[in-house]
Amino acid sequence: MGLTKYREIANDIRSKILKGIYKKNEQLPFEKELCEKYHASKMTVKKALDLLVAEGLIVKKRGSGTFVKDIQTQEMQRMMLSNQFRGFTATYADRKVSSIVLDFSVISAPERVATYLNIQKDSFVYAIRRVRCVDDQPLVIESMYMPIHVITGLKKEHLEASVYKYIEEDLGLKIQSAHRTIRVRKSTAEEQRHLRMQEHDPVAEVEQVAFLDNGQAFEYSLSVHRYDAFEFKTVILR
Amino acid sequence: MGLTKYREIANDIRSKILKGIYKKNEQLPFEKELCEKYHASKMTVKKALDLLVAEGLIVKKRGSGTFVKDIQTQEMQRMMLSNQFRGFTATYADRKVSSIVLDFSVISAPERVATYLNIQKDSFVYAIRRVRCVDDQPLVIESMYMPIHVITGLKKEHLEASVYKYIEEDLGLKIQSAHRTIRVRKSTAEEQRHLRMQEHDPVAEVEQVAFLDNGQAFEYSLSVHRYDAFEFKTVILR
DNA sequence: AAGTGGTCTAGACCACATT
DNA sequence: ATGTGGTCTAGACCACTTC
Repeated sequence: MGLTKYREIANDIRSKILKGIYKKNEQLPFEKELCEKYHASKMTVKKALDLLVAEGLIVKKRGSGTFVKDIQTQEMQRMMLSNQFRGFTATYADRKVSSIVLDFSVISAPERVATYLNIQKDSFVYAIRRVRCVDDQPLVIESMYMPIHVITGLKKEHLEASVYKYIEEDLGLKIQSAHRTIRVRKSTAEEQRHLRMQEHDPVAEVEQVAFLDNGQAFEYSLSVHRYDAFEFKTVILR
Repeated sequence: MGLTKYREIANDIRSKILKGIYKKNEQLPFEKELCEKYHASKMTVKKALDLLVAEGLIVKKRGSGTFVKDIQTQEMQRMMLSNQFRGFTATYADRKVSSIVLDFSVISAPERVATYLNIQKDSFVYAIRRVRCVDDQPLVIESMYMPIHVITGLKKEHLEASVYKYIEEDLGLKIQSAHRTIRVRKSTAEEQRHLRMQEHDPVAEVEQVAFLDNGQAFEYSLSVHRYDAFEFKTVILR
């Protein structure tokens, strides 16, 4: 496999935790033992364990050892997901995901979009507006802008499936990170219609700027979530 | 100073970015040059730069170099804050922070609290309920539970200031991480009263379990935020 | 005192982009 | 072809807990 050694080690230990081979509150083998087991140096093993710390799965106690955190397995699974960059389709991989495309056009970048994407104000961008559904329930209205000179050749069929899949698999680009801001507000009448909500239902608004591994911002999006289907989990360090 | 070398290097480079000595979109010195400048090895410099990547300040391009991300300075400052663990008092360090203590008692841990804190169901915990204000505006209602055998000697005076300050400075404990879940919902009449909100105003609800560096969960809390004063920013990798 | 994880080094080799 | 950042090693020393 093409994975790095420390990722392979992390994956192996993670699956052992999730399978219950390493049980909650139980001590993991010492770093030294893991070094021998995986034929790796201390730095490499430490890097693997640090990934799991960032995911919230384990805790390290200097002078004492490394322990599996005592939270329910289900919690763990969700925790890991939210620290990683995942599109809507990947997040609901085990459910039926569909999209209603409200708008798909090419426009001059509005000021806010141009600013965040770091492109000229009159550059062209794809403007995409979709209602995203899980098991035919509308959960999110997503407005997305991508520069046409970065994400080339986008077609309507990609919108009905997964845009990220097209970017990574067809275009061969690598997504590196995203800056995300979460806000809360009241819903508009139009949102209530699209998401089948009541008049005074609130929404969660997620603003996102996503970057490729070459530093280029390739997406500015604003997603409006039904409040009762929205939950964001994260691990904060230090 | 007691900081590690890689943190010192990260701090130095971060301040140079924030001061504009390294400008946006500009290339940083190569890792090799930074090694010489700071008399450090490659791994140490890399670790420092990786901190800044996680903060969303810079981007590394393999085979090419390291560059300052092109976002406004103000954005940068906020970004850094939300990836770190900060209490309410520290978050609004430049404003007038006050608290109205609604409840301060010792109770048997309710089931949900005991579960998340990983203690016996009938253990005693402090139950704290505070309205937290900035510049005399009520922004958050915080319900907080802490095991009395972990956070010892808590007094009402600490609640009116900063509990985290007491934990870290007076008790000498080290906070390691927190698991945070953000949800959105409608407000109750009581919340509307405390936070001076209108009838149909929504709220952001933040559930948090915080851990010491020895892995002990020391806090379970549920914070209800005025929707118009709530914003959560984060950087998601990969 | 012994043993843990944390940091740091100097150097090796690899993957990737272009000066 | 050269030079970038990414990974990995083997070993050193330090900080902390108690195996």
